[in-house]
Parts: sequence; C-alpha cells; structure tokens
Amino acid sequence: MFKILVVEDDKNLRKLMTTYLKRNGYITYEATNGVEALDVMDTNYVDLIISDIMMKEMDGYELTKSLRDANYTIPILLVTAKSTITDKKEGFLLGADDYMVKPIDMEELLLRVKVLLKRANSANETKLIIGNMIIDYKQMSIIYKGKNYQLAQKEFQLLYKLLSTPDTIFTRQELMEEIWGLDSESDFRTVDVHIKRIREKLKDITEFEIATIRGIGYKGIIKKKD
Amino acid sequence: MFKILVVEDDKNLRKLMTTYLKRNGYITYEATNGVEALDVMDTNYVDLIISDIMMKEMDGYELTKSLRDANYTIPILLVTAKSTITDKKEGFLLGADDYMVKPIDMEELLLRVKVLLKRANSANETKLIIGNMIIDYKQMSIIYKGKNYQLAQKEFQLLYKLLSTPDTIFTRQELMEEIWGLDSESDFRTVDVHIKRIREKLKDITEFEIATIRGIGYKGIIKKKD
DNA sequence: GATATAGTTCATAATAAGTTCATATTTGTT
DNA sequence: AACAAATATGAACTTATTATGAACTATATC
Repeated sequence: MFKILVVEDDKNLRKLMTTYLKRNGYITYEATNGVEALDVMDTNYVDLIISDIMMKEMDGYELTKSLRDANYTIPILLVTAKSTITDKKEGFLLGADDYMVKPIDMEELLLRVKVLLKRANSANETKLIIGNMIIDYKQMSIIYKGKNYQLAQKEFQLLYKLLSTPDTIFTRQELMEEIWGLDSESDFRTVDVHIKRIREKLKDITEFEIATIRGIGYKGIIKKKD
Repeated sequence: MFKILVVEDDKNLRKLMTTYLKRNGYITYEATNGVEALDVMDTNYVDLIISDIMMKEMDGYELTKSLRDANYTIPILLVTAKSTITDKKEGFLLGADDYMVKPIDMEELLLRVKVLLKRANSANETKLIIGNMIIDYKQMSIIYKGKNYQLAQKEFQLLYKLLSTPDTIFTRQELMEEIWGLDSESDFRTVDVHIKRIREKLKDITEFEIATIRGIGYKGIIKKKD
C-alpha cells in the first residue's frame, strides 16, 4: 500500500488528514516540520508528501527544495492558509506537484493524492525500490539517500537479479547462465569476485544484504525496518 | 512553442484566457464545445487542453472521456463554475489532470499550465539553467559566469540532449538516431570524438559532467552544490 | 577558388571491466 | 580442537572499450 507523509504543525489538522487517509487505505507517517520530515524519510520509504508551508524549523518550501536538490522525484502536495499568487508560484517553481488552500476539503485531498500517486507510479517501471534505495535498471544506477553509487555492468546485473527475487537462492550456475549467457566458459569463482565487489562498493547501504549459502550459492535479503 | 486548445462557450472568458496565454508565449486554438474541440484536434497538434465543463453539444466530461477512450494522454485542465466535490470527483475519475473553479485567476492558470506541460513534456523550457550555466537551445549558446562558450552544432545538440534529461543513460545508437538521424551512416566512434571536444571546450564549467557508462554509452550529470 | 570551420575517420594510447589464481579466512563436521 | 571443504580476498593478468591526437573530408564563407 502507499505510504504518505503528512507534514503539518497544527495537531488537529494533521490528525484529521492522517485519519482520513488511513481510513482510505493509506499508511501514514507524521512530522511537524521539515527537519522531522527528512528524519522520517531517512528511515522509511515514502510515496507522497503532503506538507504545510508555514512551519517552524524548516518550512514546506525549504523541504521541497532540499528534496529536489537531493534528486528525489517524490510527489509533493503543498498546503497553505495563504493563497496569494506569489506563494503558489514559489511552491510550483521549487518543484511542488500540487497546491491546496486551507480549509482543506478532505474529499478533494483524496482525489488529488490519487491522481499524483497514479502519475508517479506509471513512471516507476523498471525500478526496484527497497527502503531508501532505488535501483533503476534502465539507468543502471543505484540511488541511496540522494547519493549515487556506480557499479560495473556485471555487478549491477547480479545485484538486480538477486534483489528482484529476494530470499531466493541462486546457484552460481544459474546466475552465470542468466547474466553471462548459457555458453559462458568463465569460472564459477568469477561470481564470487563480483559479489565481493558489490558488497564492498555498497557497504554503506543497510537496506539489503547478499547472503552466502554455503555449498549452493547466494541470495539477496531485504532487511525490514521496525 | 506549446499549443493550447481552449474550449469554452463564454466568448469573453475564452478571449481572456487565449489573450493571456498568447501574451505568455503559447499558441492557442479555440473551440466552443467538445465537438468543435475534437475537430480542431483532428487537424492540429495540441499540447494541452483547457476546457469548461458546462457546454452544449459535448461537455467537458464527455470530451475528457472520449479523448481518454481514444488513448490520448494529453493533459486536460477542467474549468467550472460549480465547485461541489461530486463535480471534481467526476472530472478526475474520467482522467482530467487538474481542476480549477471560476472565477479563474489568470496567474494561477498560467502556473498550472506550466506544471502540466512540464510534467507531460519534461522539456518545457528551451533554456536549461544549471547553476551558473545557461544553455539556450534557440540561440545555441552557453553562458557561464558571464562568459560565452562556443560549441559546434553537433556538439551543442549532444550536450543539450544529455543535460535536458540528466542521469539518463543514452547509447551511442540513441544519440546518433536523434541527432544525426535514423539513416546516419557515421561511425559510432564519432560520438566519442564529439564528447571529447565538449569536455575539452567546457572544462572550466563545474556545473555538470558527462559520464561514460562503459559498455553502454553516456549520461549527463548535474552536480549539486552544497 | 582560397580559407576557415565543422564533421568524420583511423591508429594508437590509456583505462576500466572482467577473469584467473594463489592464499587467507570462514564454516561445518567429526 | 582438528580437519576438510567452501568461500573471501587481494593482486596479477587479459580483454574490451573508450580517449585522444592527427589526418582527412565536407561544407560554408568570403
């Protein structure tokens, strides 16, 4: 199910929104300002952000900007009491995806959330999203907390294979056949070396692990949080 | 430039919107109902539709539905005097992308149009602004810290392509097809030479980088400042 | 038609990816 | 604890791909 982070310092409004969202099948996280929001995102995968603009510590504009700067494409819906055109312009320019003015009509909120999620998800085709890590097959890139990790081609394919079917054991044979091709003459130990290099290059990422299954092969494990 | 079809039976409002849009660099078409709108689309390419809901002949809902049924993904912004939630729901469910209630604030209309186009096109601007660097496609110029850098045509197009969709890997094949044309007989190594010359000529600019993806192609990277 | 500019090709150097292998370390078994 | 078997690791090596410089060709400019 989709996970929505509600950033709002007014407790009543925040509760109203999360209750409404939960009742409609969304999982919600809460934060009272931008800094808290970033904290939540550090440890949880979030599909969409609904954020107030005026808040202490870090406001909605700053939150939007810092997420976009870090290459996050997550949909952001800004909410505000002010409705001057300058405010709207500011929000849109910084990369917000939608904008609603208080008082918020909850029905409309749900509708807009739905539209935003639909749009974001149809562009997520060949991506594996594991916690804070995004593995994009097409771009051959791994993004973790805004940082880009570079793997060589064989390494990347190996990792993708292991994590797209987690908890499943693959023999070296199987991995070689799929990634090197049926006719490969390379030694099976080559797989070990690649696994070693993946572990080394991605040692900062705690979201997953490649486990050795002695006598058989390897499997990808996705580590669950809380 | 972008082409916008305004579907509205109230002549005054229609003129107001088209005037405003034209003044901001859009090309506009007009229609007074859904049937006329479909006629216009039959003979003209349109990037976005702004449509009233209540109209004779074919209303905004029907127009939206018939376009979506025909698999058009063109962005549609519905405009209405009614603002009940049922109406909004109806519009969104049928596949509209945004919704505005009369009276229309023209500044806000412009903002929403821009966001919708960007989303649909993700290449809204003909200028790329990356930190201190401005890449103007029309003028084929690159300005960085007040200084002008001159690239040859092919070089410029390559750079523009890479930076207008950053972080995306392009194969030499893809780059050639897009810039040289489908039927080009030139060697793929030619791309390498151009890349080399771009890097050489723009080596002072730290805002971006062209990364080699060994075995695949190249990608543009926009470097974030802290 | 001379000159400059852009674009292409090609040979060679440089580099990164992939492989192999010898050795260290870990793991499971008795 | 001792042993065997398997895996991890570091480094050397091989291969494939890209970068580079320079020559060459086409195109535009005067």
